[in-house]
Amino acid sequence: MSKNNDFFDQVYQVVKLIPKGRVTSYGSIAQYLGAGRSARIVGYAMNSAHTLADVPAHRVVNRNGLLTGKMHFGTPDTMQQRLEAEGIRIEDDQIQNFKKVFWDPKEELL
DNA sequence: CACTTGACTTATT
DNA sequence: TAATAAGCCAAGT
Repeated sequence: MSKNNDFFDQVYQVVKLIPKGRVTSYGSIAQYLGAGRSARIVGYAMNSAHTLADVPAHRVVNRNGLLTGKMHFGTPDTMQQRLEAEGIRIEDDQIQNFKKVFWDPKEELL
């Protein structure tokens, strides 16, 4: 039997818990899981997660609030459209009011 | 089995 | 303030 709790699976669980209309960053998830600077792995997990409908990968952006992974969706505009559909305002692939919509698992899930 | 690439972040120059 | 280096781990070649 393989590992029941892969790092990827834990990432998925946290991403699933992101409230609608909020976003978080790869690094915050990594730190919440105790991975420290393994933020890249979170991004890589998202790459594998895009096949899972349960994982709202569009709610995960980089620390600048920039939609770095938009190109990995069906179309480069899918991510922005989904975020805007949840009330998040985006301009030039940059989340506006990022500080308010930011959802930090270390603070919220504490 | 070794090297390269990648949805990142922090520190240093 | 901007550019470069390093650290992280997994998957693909």
